[in-house]
Amino acid sequence: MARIPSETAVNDLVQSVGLLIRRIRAAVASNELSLSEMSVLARLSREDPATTADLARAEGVKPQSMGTTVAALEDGGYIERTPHPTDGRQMLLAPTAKGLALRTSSRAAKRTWLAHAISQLDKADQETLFAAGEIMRKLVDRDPR
Amino acid sequence: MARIPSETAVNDLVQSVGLLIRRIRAAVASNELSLSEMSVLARLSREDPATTADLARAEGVKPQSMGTTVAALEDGGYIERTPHPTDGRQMLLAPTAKGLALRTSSRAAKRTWLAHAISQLDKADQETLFAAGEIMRKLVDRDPR
DNA sequence: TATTGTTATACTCTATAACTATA
DNA sequence: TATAGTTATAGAGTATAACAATA
Repeated sequence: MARIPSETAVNDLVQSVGLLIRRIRAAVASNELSLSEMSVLARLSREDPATTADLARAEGVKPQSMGTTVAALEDGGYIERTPHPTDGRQMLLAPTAKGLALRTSSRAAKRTWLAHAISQLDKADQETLFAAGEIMRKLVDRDPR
Repeated sequence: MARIPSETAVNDLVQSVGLLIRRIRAAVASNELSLSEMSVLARLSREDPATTADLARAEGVKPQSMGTTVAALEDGGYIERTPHPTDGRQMLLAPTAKGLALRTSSRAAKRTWLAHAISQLDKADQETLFAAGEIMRKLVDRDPR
């Protein structure tokens, strides 16, 4: 426990967070995929095939919202769906060759604006930033809607 | 300078930032105004009357985008516009009594979900969080679009 | 020419509600 | 009943483009 933060401190923090996420979106938008889509494609590329519901839980959005993202990725040919072997309700999602190619293209990784910008920070700032990421998660988890 | 962060560290950070801003939006949505609108109203309440262009610069959005936010606030009767005394192009924006009432209602301030959640963190986490806010700003400012 | 502001249009992201199919 | 997924609809937030008025 500490104290209640000043209103301007909170406002500044919210603005910083908003600016950063907009800046990230703008940077990603120069690629073929949007930020949400890239995030899901990245997850499917490094983890096992997953269902829409799995992805929604992992990304912290509603299943219907994830349905939209997943549909866009499938329309673009970046992921494909196969029926679950035993559960007829589920569809397993996995990256296609096209999806993997976009991901593994070293250019895509190196061009990530945020990774590059962070690499220019000194070590202390990097550590503060990533530590704050976990604190943000604590805030959200502690008091979910 | 430090090193290039791992991709998963960056992805986790982006997700944390996204989760937090969504959580904040959801919390604010229970009030009469949206997050963008509250932010602008707060600024006009603590600073001098400003133009749409001023506000756009201060909040880091395009003037057209700010025009939308400002129009919503004016439609709701939270702010009002008066012509600039010497510059015929400009309209000065200031809160109305209704806008100030919403702002100064202590309930509005105390009910801010984020301020409350932050108050429950220990002092070290609070400091890390606010320090990270400034680092995020550095990231955005260092390499603007 | 530059700036302020407006209007039109569109995209991203996400949500809620209502529904079907399967477990 | 609970879960997975789909479809429809809506709202917040922001952007780009094109324009008129004023500086």
